[in-house]
Amino acid sequence: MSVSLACLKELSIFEGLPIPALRKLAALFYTASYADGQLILLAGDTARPIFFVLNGSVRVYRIHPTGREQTLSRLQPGAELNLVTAFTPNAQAVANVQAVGATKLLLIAPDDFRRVATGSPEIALAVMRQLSHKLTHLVELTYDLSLRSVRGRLAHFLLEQATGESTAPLCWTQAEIAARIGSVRGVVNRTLRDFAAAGLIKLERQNITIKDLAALRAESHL
Amino acid sequence: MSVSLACLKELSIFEGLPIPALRKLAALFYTASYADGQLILLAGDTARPIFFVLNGSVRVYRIHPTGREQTLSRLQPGAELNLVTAFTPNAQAVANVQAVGATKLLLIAPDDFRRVATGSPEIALAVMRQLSHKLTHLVELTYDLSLRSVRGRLAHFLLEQATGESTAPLCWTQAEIAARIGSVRGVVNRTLRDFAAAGLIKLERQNITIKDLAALRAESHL
DNA sequence: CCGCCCTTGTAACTTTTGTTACAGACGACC
DNA sequence: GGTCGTCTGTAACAAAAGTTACAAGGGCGG
Repeated sequence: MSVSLACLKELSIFEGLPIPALRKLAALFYTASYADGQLILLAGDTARPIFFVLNGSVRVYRIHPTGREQTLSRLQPGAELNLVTAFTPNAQAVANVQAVGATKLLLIAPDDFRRVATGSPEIALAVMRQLSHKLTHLVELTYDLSLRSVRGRLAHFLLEQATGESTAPLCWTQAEIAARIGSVRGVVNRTLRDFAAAGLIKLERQNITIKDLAALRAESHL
Repeated sequence: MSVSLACLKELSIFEGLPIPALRKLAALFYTASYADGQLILLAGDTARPIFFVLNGSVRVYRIHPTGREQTLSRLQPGAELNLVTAFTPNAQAVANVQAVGATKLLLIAPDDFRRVATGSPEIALAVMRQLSHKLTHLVELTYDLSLRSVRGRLAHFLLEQATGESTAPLCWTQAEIAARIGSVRGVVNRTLRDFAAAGLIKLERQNITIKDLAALRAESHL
């Protein structure tokens, strides 16, 4: 049931750990593979493992009875998820998680992970860093949802994508964007065409280019 | 500059710690008092301390250029705030914090706190628990803001207050409720009167009583 | 007791957001 | 090359949320 050392080295959370420590860790992990779109975790689940993304990626989201969804984050290799269950007595998963593309994960039992995390100051610190990071990310999301208009959020989203980095220049469908910014497809489309009509962006199938950065930035504050 | 042992014992995060450990800790803390409404922390601040609420309470919120605010949480004695700055390199505070009533806080330098947290597995665990707890709270808030209507959020808020516990039965102004649920005073008032007209609640000055729990619960899902 | 300020009640109106429904476009697969 | 499914463009419409402005109500200090 154990896992190769090489896998663990992929995970930023364990980086800098001495080999013997890693070896002990490896015995606690196992792996699982998921197909595109497959459900990994359901909000409310109890006693599920902690996951680490090895390759592929996952989408973390909440869903409303009416079917509308809000994407909380998109996690890339190295990221962990369901961390909170390690630190909350009889914890429930807080969100749904779904594979995006073929995805391989490392799993570890919550109790084991808690022991690992408290057993080493380095790992403990890394965990606290991760949690803090997610916390600030969620506070930003809250700000977006509560204090920015849909228009503002969309502008902000476009800027993030552009400046962010080189990860696949916008391979989002409009429905995905909508779930990300907390709106619906129709509105995203309408607003995108607004932006295009005003010359802020150029709108092509599967590809958006920013034409007027300053104006977009202004929009993003509303 | 040190602080009495009694103070530290108030903080749940340190509970169960042996006296000598507490004594060492006490040397790192200092205190500060704030008047009602006084600003404690501003989003974007760097190199500010970690705070613990000794008595009184504080409001954590974000604010938009237009003046509209979103309350993220209300913290009672025992809670800590600005924890993320201890674990993020040159971190900025993620939100504003304001005293609600006369309030006394314990402060500690981020570096000191990081050492404390990594120096003891018990404290590390407590910190991870706190961070996890805030995380789940924020995920819930996100769900509210993104997937529930204002009406639904208000209903949900009323239920939380009622079932929650005995903390001062609803001493919120409508403006405060609005900031909490991510709306504005006018809408909160309108919706409250809707609920009252439909017999779901009884609406008195500074006091709301729930008349029809089931119906409110139904509303809270929309 | 008066006046002031904070809170609440109320209504008309505007803007934003969401809904529905359908047509065209593109790509993948047989 | 035809067919299907997914993604996008489009418009009319409906509902939700926000805005403005003003009139009461109540509490508190002078």
